[in-house]
Amino acid sequence: MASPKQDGRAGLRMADRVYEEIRREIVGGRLAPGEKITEAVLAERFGASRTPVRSAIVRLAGDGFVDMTPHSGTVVKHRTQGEVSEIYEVRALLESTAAGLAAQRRDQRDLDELEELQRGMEAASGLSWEADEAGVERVSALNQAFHRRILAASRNVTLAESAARLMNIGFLINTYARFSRQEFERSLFEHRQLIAALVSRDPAWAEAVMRAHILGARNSLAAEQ
Amino acid sequence: MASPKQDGRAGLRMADRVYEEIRREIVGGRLAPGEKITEAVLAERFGASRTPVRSAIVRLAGDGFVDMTPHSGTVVKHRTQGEVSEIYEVRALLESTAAGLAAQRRDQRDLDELEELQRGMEAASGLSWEADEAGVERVSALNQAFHRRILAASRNVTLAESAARLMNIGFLINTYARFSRQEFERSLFEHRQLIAALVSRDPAWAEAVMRAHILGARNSLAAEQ
DNA sequence: AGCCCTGAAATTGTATCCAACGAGGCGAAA
DNA sequence: TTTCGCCTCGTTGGATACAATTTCAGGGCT
Repeated sequence: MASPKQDGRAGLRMADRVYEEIRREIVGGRLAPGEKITEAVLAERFGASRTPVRSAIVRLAGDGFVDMTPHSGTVVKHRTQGEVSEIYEVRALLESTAAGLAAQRRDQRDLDELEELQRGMEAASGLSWEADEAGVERVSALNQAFHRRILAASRNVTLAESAARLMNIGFLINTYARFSRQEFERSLFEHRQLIAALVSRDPAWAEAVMRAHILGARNSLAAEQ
Repeated sequence: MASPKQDGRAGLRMADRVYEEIRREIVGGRLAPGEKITEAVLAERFGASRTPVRSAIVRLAGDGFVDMTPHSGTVVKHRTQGEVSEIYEVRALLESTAAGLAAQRRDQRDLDELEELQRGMEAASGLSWEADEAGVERVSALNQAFHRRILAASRNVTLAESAARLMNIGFLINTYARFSRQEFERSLFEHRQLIAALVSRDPAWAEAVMRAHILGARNSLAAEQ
C-alpha cells in the first residue's frame, strides 16, 4: 500500500488506531455480536498490513470484546442477557465500594470536576432523545467520565481498573441509547445525590446510591428485553 | 531457524507457549520487576521468530504483567507495596462476595472437589518449608485451584474472571513462598472453615471467612516488608 | 565543567511472504 | 438419497525483511 503516514495524528501506532477504531465500532454497536472479523479486510480498510491489525485483535480478545479461535477466525463476542446482568452486578459491587472510598478521600478538585461533568449532562436535557445520535453519544461519554471520576477519587487504582474494564465491555453507549428519557432523568438525579454524598463525606450514603444507580440501570435494561 | 515443530505438545500455538512460559517466569519471580524484555532474545530462546513472541508480549501487557512503551521496550511491571495491598483488598471484596454466592449455589460436586484439593494441601503439611521448592510451588497451585473452585461455585462468570485476573497478577507463588509454616497452617484452617460454611449453606459466614482469609494474607505480606 | 547537538547502534513497529490448519463443496459408495 | 471421505480454497499462524524511532555515546560549544 505504501502510505506511511495516513493519519495526521502523529505518534500513534497503527495498531493502536486500529484497536481504538474497532473497539468503538463494537461498543457503538456498528459491529454486531457474532459478526466475523477478517484480518485482511480490516487491513485493507485501514490501509495497513495484517500485522498491526492482528496485534489490535489480540488486545481486543484480551479485553473480552472478541473471541479468537485458532485458525478459524475472530468474531465479536456475544453476551447473553444473563452475562450482561452479571457485569452490572459486579460493577455495582466495585463501584459502590469505590464511591464509599471516594466519599472519604475526595478533594475539592474531584468535586469540581464532577460538578462540571454533571452540568454537561444536564445541558443535554433538551436534546431530542430519539433523533440526535451524536447527542446521545456525547451524553454517554459524559456519563462514563462521571463514573471514572468517582473511581479515580477512590484513590484505589486496582479497584478503578477492574471496574473500568467492566464498564468498557458493558457496551455503555449501546445501552444508553436504549434508555428512555425517563431513565436518563432518573440517572441525572442519582448523580446529583452521589455528588451530595461526596460533598458531605458520607460513605454509606454514597455506596448505597451508587449501588442503587447501577442495579437500577441493570433492571431497566433487563425489562426491555 | 527452520524448526517447524520443536515441541511435542501439538495443538498449541507458539504464541501461547511463549505467553505461558513468560507468565510463569514472572509469577514465579524468575523475572524480576523492572527487568527488560527483548523480543529478539526471547525469540532465540524459544527457537521461534519475533512474531509469536510479540503477540505473547502484547497479551502479557493486556493482563498487566508487563509495561510496553512504544519504540522503547517492555519491562516487567513493578508494583509498589501499596499496589499489592490494593490487589488483595479488591480480591477480598470480589472473592468474599463469590464465597457468599457459592454458599447458596454450590452443589455436591463443588464440595467434593474442594475436599479433594484441601486433602492435597494437607498432605503437604510434612514438607520442608524452606528447602522443597517444587513442593511449595505445588502447594501454591493447589491453593489457587481452591480459590478458583469457589469462584466457579459462585456461578457468576464475570465475578470469577475479575477475581482470577487479580489472583494472577498477585504473584501468588512468590508470595506463598514467603509464607511461613505458621501462615500456611492458618491458611489450611481457614480453608476448612470455608468448606464448613459452604456445607452448611451459610453465606454470611462464608463471606466473612473469605474476607478474613485474604485480608489476613495481605497483612502477613505487608508485615514482612 | 556542564550542556546540547549529532550520529550510529540497538530495538521496536510494519510489511510481505510462506506454511499450516479449518470449512465447505463435490463426488463416490452404501 | 444419504453419508463418508477427499480436495480445494480461504484464513490464520509464523518467518523474514525492511522502516522508523529511541537511546546513548562522543564531540563540540557555551
